[in-house]
Amino acid sequence: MSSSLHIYNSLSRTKEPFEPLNPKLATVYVCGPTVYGHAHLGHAKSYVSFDVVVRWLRALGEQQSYKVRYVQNITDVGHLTDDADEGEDKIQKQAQLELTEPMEIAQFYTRSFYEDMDRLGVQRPNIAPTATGHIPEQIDLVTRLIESGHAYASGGNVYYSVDSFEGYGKLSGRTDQAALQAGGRVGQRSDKRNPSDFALWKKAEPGHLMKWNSPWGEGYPGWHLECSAMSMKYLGETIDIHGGGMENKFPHHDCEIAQSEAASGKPYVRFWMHNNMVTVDGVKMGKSLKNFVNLKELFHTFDPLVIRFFILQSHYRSPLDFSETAIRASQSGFEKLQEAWKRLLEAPEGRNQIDVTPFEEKMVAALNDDFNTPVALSVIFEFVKTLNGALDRDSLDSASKGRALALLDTYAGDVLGILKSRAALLAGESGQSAQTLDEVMQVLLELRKEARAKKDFATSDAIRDLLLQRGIEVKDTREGATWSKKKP
RNA sequence: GGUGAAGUGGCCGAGUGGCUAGGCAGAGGUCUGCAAAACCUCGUACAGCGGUUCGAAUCCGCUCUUCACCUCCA
Repeated sequence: MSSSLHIYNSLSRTKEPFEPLNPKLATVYVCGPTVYGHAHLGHAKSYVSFDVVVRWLRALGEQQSYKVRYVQNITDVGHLTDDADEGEDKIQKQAQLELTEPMEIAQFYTRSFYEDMDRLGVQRPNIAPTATGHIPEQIDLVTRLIESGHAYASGGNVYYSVDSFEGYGKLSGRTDQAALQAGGRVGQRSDKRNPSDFALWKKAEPGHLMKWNSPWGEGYPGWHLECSAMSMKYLGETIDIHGGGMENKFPHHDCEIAQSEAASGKPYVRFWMHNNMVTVDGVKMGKSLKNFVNLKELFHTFDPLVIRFFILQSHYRSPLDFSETAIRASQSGFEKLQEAWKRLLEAPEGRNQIDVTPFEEKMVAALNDDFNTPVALSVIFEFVKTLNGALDRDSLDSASKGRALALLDTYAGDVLGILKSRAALLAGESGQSAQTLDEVMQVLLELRKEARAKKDFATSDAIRDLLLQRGIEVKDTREGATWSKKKP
């Protein structure tokens, strides 16, 4: 396994050693959501995966003295419901359904998105630019492309001329435009020179709500444009990592490459990362299929961190199949980890020693190997087994306990983000009420202890059973009784 | 039709030329007033057919099957 970070680059289709172009700053751009609906499990997989990427880069950056700047856009310009040329503006359509302004829709679902991501423990990007906030930058980019002969205006629209850019389609492998068109799905439009040309600027049809003035008349930007404009603005003309969903390889990312490289004359992205899709009971989850798993609904049944854990149990480049049984299994595993963490936090001083080094080495190797979170998790569980074994015998001496705490805190906590806080472990509530509840519970456990000392098991079992009915589980351990809230 | 990915034990899911993935579920055991937890032991899995090799689930070829993208989608 590699001792330094290697990332699978979708462009070269190999794992390559990673170091930032600028030794002081690693630049990461990830395609953000189009905000016209609540986030679903696919968003969760994507943003949790890239969250771990960024967290691990930050950890490495601390050692190697570079900063990470993470940009994730919010697409709040509608774009279109069917293809790049026809159909309705998605946000406008939703606005009409909800009898409101397009911008109100965008703002509402932006907030909803961050609420869900926060609950999943996804750290906010450093910069979250919106497409509507960067219209001048996008117009400027279009202008540059026209001036350099890569784009042409036609009837109020501006199109990118695919023929003007050698290697168009190199990311997705779709370089043969004639073959593509023979496939018959590329829309034909009279004002395009080549059917594969794509829109940089769209003329606003009558009744279109989101529109801006431009040198080509009233209109709105094409749907690939914002990522190029905003990533170049905030991260420079060549960025280290660009991430997104696999379904965006073509056409979105190929178009981004064509636009950006034609404008700057420099490589646009050094490492392309693409995460794989979520299926539900073996079937693709998609907007058109209406089978997507809404996160807010899922959170009613499962702890958001269980979802996160479930996602990280598979590799980001593998498809993830969601099913009730699969996530239940993850929930049990997740709880086992939290139990061990809680037990370690509360462990009294003992005599056993534990060496965390081999675990840490394996963990680093796994994360360095293209962010292999499933292997990292397996190392955590190996460690948990070792830890529990030591705790079963005679706890840990204080140095070992410190190292064990640091290991879990760093890798399961800071990097993977799947460790509950102490307060959350106790009650899943705010710190103050958790503390109060804990104090009350200590009284009950003391009474129960007295009953057990008198061999009054009827009373002790009654206390335990009655608490369990209220979702509180009591366990007797060699160090005394502990309690925790149980999911229904 | 074109471009890719993949088929692993009951389920999920890593790995990859010889050395334990891991989680869940299941069986037996230790501990315990009981329960729970934890720990120990138990599965001899890699779609099929050929080939390369001392040795292949891992490399090559063929076959079958599944999935994604080519249309908005993370």
